[in-house]
Amino acid sequence: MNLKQLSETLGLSQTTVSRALNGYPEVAEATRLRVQQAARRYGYQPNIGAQRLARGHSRTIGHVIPLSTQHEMVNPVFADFIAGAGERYSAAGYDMQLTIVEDRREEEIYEEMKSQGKVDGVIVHGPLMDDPRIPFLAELALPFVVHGRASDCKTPYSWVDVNNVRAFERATEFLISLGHSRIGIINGLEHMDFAHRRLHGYEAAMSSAGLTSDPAWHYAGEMTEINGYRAMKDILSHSGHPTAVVVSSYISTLGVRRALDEAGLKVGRDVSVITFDDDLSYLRNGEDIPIYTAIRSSVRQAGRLSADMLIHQIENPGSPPTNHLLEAALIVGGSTGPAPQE
Amino acid sequence: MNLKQLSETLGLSQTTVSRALNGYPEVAEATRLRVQQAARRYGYQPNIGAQRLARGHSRTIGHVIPLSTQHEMVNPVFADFIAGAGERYSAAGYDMQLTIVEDRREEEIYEEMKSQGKVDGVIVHGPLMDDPRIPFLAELALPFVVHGRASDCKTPYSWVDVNNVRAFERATEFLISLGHSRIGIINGLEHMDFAHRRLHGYEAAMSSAGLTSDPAWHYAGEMTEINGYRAMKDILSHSGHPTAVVVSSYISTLGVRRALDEAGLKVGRDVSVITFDDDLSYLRNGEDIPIYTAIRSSVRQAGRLSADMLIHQIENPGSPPTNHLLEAALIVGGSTGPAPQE
DNA sequence: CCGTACTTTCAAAGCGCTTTGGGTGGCGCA
DNA sequence: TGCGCCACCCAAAGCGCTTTGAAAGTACGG
Repeated sequence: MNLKQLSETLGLSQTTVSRALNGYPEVAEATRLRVQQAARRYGYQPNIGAQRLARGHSRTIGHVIPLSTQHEMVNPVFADFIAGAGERYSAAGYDMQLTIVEDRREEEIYEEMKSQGKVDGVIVHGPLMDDPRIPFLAELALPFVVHGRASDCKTPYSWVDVNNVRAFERATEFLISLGHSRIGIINGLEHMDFAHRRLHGYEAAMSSAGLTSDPAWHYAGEMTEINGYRAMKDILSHSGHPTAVVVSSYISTLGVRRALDEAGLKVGRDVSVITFDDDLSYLRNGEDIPIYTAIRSSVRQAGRLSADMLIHQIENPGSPPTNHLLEAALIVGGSTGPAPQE
Repeated sequence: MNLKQLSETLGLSQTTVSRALNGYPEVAEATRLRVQQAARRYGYQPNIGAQRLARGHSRTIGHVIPLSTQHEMVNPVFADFIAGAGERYSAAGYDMQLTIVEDRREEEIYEEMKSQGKVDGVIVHGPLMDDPRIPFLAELALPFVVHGRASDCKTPYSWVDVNNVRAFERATEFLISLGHSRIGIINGLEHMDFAHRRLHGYEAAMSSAGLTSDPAWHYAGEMTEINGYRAMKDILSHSGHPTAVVVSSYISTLGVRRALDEAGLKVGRDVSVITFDDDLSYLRNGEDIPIYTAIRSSVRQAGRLSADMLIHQIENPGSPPTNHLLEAALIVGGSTGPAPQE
């Protein structure tokens, strides 16, 4: 059933039917009711494609996931972010379009999206320190919200981010307060903006406590289980190794635990661990009692916020960029304890 | 730049330009070349929406992810599946649309997709034993491919699945060959089809070896880390507990390990563990030496296959349903060993 | 040189919707 | 009675593309 058929069976023009259905005022209430009932009865659904063409916007939001050819990892955090955002898209009547693309083709894809009117806006994932996508999108005038930030980027833009500096500062401070002085950090890839900020927070806490941080205790790499394992193993291999580590990802922490187990060290007694916890649905950090002491911020919540912001931006063109800084909660679990006596 | 403008600058009709660009034969080669060059120079991109409207199909494939309100978990496997499928969609010029929806509204969404022509086909995720979506979609005549199977479903349909029965049979046989006789299973939710098949494979191996399986050694639940932990802990709480377990998910296995560590039991010595390994990019099961003995089948590969099949089905309407049964590899790692002497 | 058969190009009619720019007809008011 | 003003509804244009049906141009055999 399409508009034409519906309007014919009703004995009305397409105009009137369209208006009645879309809530325009220039139609009598009685007529509107009649139209709405008929639409329901015949199961009329407007053809989205035609609507888009006529209205000039797509009611679709794009997520482009770059897949680098070197380390073709899909960020596990992604699923939950999408779940959060998708919830809001559905509620607001937007569709979500996902594009998996080699990272070097990402800009090309944005251009295509814009020129073809495929999407009304996009979410940018995993920003780098000086991410070229941001000025590019700003230039394109395609509405976007960044999940994360790009420190070196001058153009103003909208973002949703966790206060990574503060989170890692607090985590490190907490370890220091427990008496630890040799503290390591197992971080994400160093050109990623969040990793940079986290390192910064960690270093700030160390230096303001008068502690020095040995580069041998730092690790930066993709946040996989294996890398967590390797990093921890490597850190342990040096004499006078740290008695505590802060870890950028729950997944890496799983590897960290494995390395510690293997070395016969007990988490929380021999080595304290604080992990960043994105609160993933399939990797909950315990229930009432957290397994790991963690700095927690729900990535699903970030997804919801990003979606809301982007939708607002799309529906209010010309509104200035907004942003949202989420504070991570420091939750104490079983993976931290006083620094062991030498 | 749109078709009209392009055709005007070229001094040709829209018809000719359209045909030249879409590879129709009724246009002189010289003209085609000229058109193609101009299109490239001016960066002409056809408006997808208009194209869809005119052609009557959307070149979009839908994935609808049901999010049950009880346990609102996003399947972690999903990200990698999507990555595999997305790769193929991009290559074939299809878009991927994701919809997050409360599970009870799923059919409504399919109906909408069909009647509005939003998508040309869909992938069905996480089929149940007798999944109502399958007859529903068949009835709707919306092309679809199921990732997994629905045992109790009579309607023929296309699917891509792992040979779950065989995989768990082999895993169990392997444990038996190592001398284990008390073997547990930590499985997914029992109404999920894959869980049912896996249980079946496990039981087949047990009974054909003349072993009995105590229901106290069985667990069925969502495949989270916590549940793996709980299940293992529970299994260990009974006297005469198993000396080996097969686990349906790598994520649950992480919890299993934690429970074993906590109980002071060593994986591969005190308790042998075989896990199903979806070969997730962020949770690789070791590198050259696998951490866990596992039955492995790449979910990303399944994504690729499903996408290919669906695209084929869309482009060759009326072709009979096809399917693809993947055999999981049994790879031996460090988590299995001979049954401990009593 | 004409008729036939291609080849190449075009104008115009959709696809299903929104939206502009009128038309009615009824009412109040002078 | 005549005028203006609403409230309500409509026809038609347009969104940017594809595709049908026809026309113009070209080639070739008779």
